[in-house]
Amino acid sequence: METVVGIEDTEDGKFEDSGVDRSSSALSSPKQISNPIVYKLVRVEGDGRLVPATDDEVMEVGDFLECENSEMHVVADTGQSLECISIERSSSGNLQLECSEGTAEADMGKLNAKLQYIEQILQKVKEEEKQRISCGSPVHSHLNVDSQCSADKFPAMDGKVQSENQEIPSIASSLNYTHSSGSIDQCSRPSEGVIESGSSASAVYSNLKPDLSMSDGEICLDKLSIRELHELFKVTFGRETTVKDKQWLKRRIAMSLTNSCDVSATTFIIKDNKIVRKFEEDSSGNLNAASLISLENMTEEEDGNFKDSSPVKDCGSDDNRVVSETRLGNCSIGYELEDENHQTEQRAAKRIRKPTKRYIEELSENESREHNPRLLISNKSTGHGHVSPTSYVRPAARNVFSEVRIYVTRSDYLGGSDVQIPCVSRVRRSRPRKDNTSLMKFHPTGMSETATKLSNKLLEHCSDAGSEIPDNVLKSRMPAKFHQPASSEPAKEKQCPTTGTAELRQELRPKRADSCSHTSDDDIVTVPTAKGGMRRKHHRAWTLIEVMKLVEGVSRCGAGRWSEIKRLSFSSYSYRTSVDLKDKWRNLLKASSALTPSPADDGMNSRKHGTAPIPEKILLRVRELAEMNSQVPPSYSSSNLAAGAGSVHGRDRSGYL
DNA sequence: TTTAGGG
DNA sequence: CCCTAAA
Repeated sequence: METVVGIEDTEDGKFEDSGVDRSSSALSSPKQISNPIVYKLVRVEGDGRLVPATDDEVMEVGDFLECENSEMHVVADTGQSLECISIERSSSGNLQLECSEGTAEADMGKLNAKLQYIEQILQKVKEEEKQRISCGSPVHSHLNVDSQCSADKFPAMDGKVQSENQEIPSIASSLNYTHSSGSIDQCSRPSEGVIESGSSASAVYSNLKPDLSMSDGEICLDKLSIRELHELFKVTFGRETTVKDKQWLKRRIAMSLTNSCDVSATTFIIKDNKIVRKFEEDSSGNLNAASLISLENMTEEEDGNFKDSSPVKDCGSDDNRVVSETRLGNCSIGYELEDENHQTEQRAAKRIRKPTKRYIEELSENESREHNPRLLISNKSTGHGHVSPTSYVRPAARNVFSEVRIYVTRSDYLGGSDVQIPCVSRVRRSRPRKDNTSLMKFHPTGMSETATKLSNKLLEHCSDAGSEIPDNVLKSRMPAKFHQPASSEPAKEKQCPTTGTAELRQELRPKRADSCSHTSDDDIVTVPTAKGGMRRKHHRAWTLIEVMKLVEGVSRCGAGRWSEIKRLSFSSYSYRTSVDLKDKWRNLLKASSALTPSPADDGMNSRKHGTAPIPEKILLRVRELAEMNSQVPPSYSSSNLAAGAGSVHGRDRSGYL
């Protein structure tokens, strides 16, 4: 029962959050975890209040939801969220996310309906849980449940995620986020809750989605040959076994997996250690998880992926999988693992991983720009753990990026330890970019939570911003620049909310496919200053997108109105100050004037320098704008500019749009 | 605080 | 990019 309570809280908290989010419509609501509502159907009022639902309402909701599901399917999120929810109540958080993000503007009605629905499910689950708990469920059932959960969720999720990523970046990101959070939640959840929920979930779930295959997990184990089981055993326990009893092996492995999962949930580390033994410590929790998973499933694909790209992973599916696996463990936990030893050992072993700059960068990068279709590129996963004091942190917000997945974080209540370990796998697309070292520091404090909550969009944008932030902070100059863009909520990175999304999406950063090779640090250079301090100079190459935006901004606002342009077109880029815009423009002018003569050369100029080539079109446009500006006196430029811009605009557009 | 310019 | 003067 105790556990139950805990669960409730969590869920409730989430719920509440969701309610709040909706009402406020703010993606980035800080954490408002607060009073738990009890498991009961509740209605969410427009203002976000929760009101006890009547039976009638419930019924209605049910119908409503079903309908919605069908609709949502396409969207994908719903399905997932629902699943999650059904499986675990914790998933409510997911729902919330979806609602706010995916359905962004969905009617309150829908949202409410969803919530209600969720609540319903929760209630059921809860009841079941209680029953189950009282009765005590066989181990074996645990397994089943686990497997179910993972199996059910993931496959679907993966597919969805991927497809979405490709097609709808923003949504995809949100989905990922959602998924991750969901999975995480599950993982972290207390075993009992999970178990129960699992069973209940299956029931509910079945209604929602027909396809539940039972006990995947079990099947998996069953399918394995003794030899495989041995292998698994070895991996799991770090020692060989000669036992030939398949049943025993399965059981044993199942249990261990559970443990590891738990551990993972609580602390990735443990798991890592186990696995790590082999790998030494991989930087990626994912990997570990992956390895486990792969072993478990013995799926070739997965294995291949993991191994191949240890650092780099393809997003979605793998991640999901991993998560699922992890989750499994958690689910099954109820068992006390045979060994406390393990735990202890694990604990001892647990260490905190520091996020890599790269990791951070990736996060940031993914977020905004990268909705690109290229899912695969590479993704890295890294885990770091921090202890988060109170809350379970939602998934690390940062991690979520379209392609990236977060595994992570969340504290477990199980042991009473609340260590959260975020593991993230991220796909890195393009630029390596700057240092985010400092980021980590931020994370724990404010970011993580806020970030989590932030909508995908936010995340995306933020990530950039976030990456930037650290630098700024370090520099100490950050204040001004940094704040500009965004609004600000508690967390620093909220800039993105408004404008960013659309714009960001547009950008795909065609340019820099550069690699990670020198990545992170290169950007920053310390320069001695007269003042006595060393100043960090950091260089952020302009992407084509940015340039285009700049040009567009100039055409729209006129050259010289940098702050305006900054606001309009670069709100999502925390770096890029108005001064930067100005400087860039100056450079563009120079380039354009130089370029003039031979079209043949086109935009090669910059290339020489190694910078991204600027398409001639853009330069031409720049020139036009420049001309216009010169022709039109600044004095009444505003009106004129507009006109001029328009004309130019047309031309330009034809050119590169 | 924002622009414009120089470095 | 950074820094600073000027507005």
